Amino acid sequence: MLTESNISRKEQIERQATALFKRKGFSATSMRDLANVLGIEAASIYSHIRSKEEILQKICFRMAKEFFEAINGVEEESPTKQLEQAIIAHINVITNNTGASAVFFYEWRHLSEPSLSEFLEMRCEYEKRFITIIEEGIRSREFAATDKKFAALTLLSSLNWVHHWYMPTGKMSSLEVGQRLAEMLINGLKK
Amino acid sequence: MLTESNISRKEQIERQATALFKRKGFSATSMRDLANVLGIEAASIYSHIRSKEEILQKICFRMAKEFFEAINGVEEESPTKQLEQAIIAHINVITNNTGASAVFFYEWRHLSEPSLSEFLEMRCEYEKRFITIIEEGIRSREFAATDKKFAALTLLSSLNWVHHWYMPTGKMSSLEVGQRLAEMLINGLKK
DNA sequence: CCTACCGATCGGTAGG
DNA sequence: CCTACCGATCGGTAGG
Repeated sequence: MLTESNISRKEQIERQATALFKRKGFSATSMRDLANVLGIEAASIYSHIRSKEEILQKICFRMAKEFFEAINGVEEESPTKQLEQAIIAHINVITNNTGASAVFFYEWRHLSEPSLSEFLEMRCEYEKRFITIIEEGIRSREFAATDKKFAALTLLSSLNWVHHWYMPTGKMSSLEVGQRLAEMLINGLKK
Repeated sequence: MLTESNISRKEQIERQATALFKRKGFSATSMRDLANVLGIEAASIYSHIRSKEEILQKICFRMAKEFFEAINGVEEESPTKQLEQAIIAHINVITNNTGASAVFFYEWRHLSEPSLSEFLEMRCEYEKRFITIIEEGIRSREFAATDKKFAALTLLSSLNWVHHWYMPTGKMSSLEVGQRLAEMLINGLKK
């Protein structure tokens, strides 16, 4: 049974850091802030982690992995169905990790090299998955001819806003959010 | 003739600060960074401004004003035409202020009270303009029945990504970007 | 616009 | 996990 009391201190540090990084930003979060939330002294944190940036790295790379695993689960079907699945999968990662995905989207820039380059390469690779689906949809004439990169990044941009408001206790399930977004982006607002 | 040499030092400070806030974030930008870019000492900046946060306030509230002026220019027409105009107007503000709009979108949270509340109220008011247009479109049956707030915020989220890549020297004009986004969001990806 | 400087806070280490 | 502490840097002021 996984309860609050038996998760490791290291995991507690990462969870609380995630919440603080989302709320205040990486730079504006001090190790004293983090220690305060954990109820220990700032210096004690360093028994469990090497540096502040190490926490950021862990969060960013774990999320990258989650996004890849999600999109790798998309089955070979028509581009429209694939895109719908990819959107739902992407939203599922966000809704299951609203804090960590916020950090993933906005705080990655505080990574230093070589992590920064590695991160950006992964993100680019992930974006390509969406670009490819749209490309195939244009080729099969399911999607209107358009700039595939422009379309893919616009689409992702609208998906990535979900972490701002989604609450697991809210009235919409993760799947419903994904389905609505897929509907809106594929069919447009017009009737 | 407006050249680099005759704009006021105060304006130079705000412009360079905008660029730094966009690139590094407000918290990670120090007054020494800013002074370094300006070629003066950090202490000298305070002859022209009161505090670091004052610069942030100026940027955020100036942009809010620009967005409102833009959307106030939207003429009374069909909801579809209104939305198209509103999108183009919104994109025009972003493309004319890629730095300041990035600060407006991401750095506002470092404002302190009462500026913070005032800012959020303005932003909420602005979002309502889009919600209202969509509401009218649903009522007139031009748009599919959907959650109007969900639709409006998803739409804005995709528009607000443009500042990341737009360059005035690029191949697409601001108007073209706005038109493409309006087309994609109103008609969807599907053919 | 500069020099000189302030108290506060930063990320992090030593040693137990 | 704590106490004690490090050098560096922070936003900002005084006085010229």
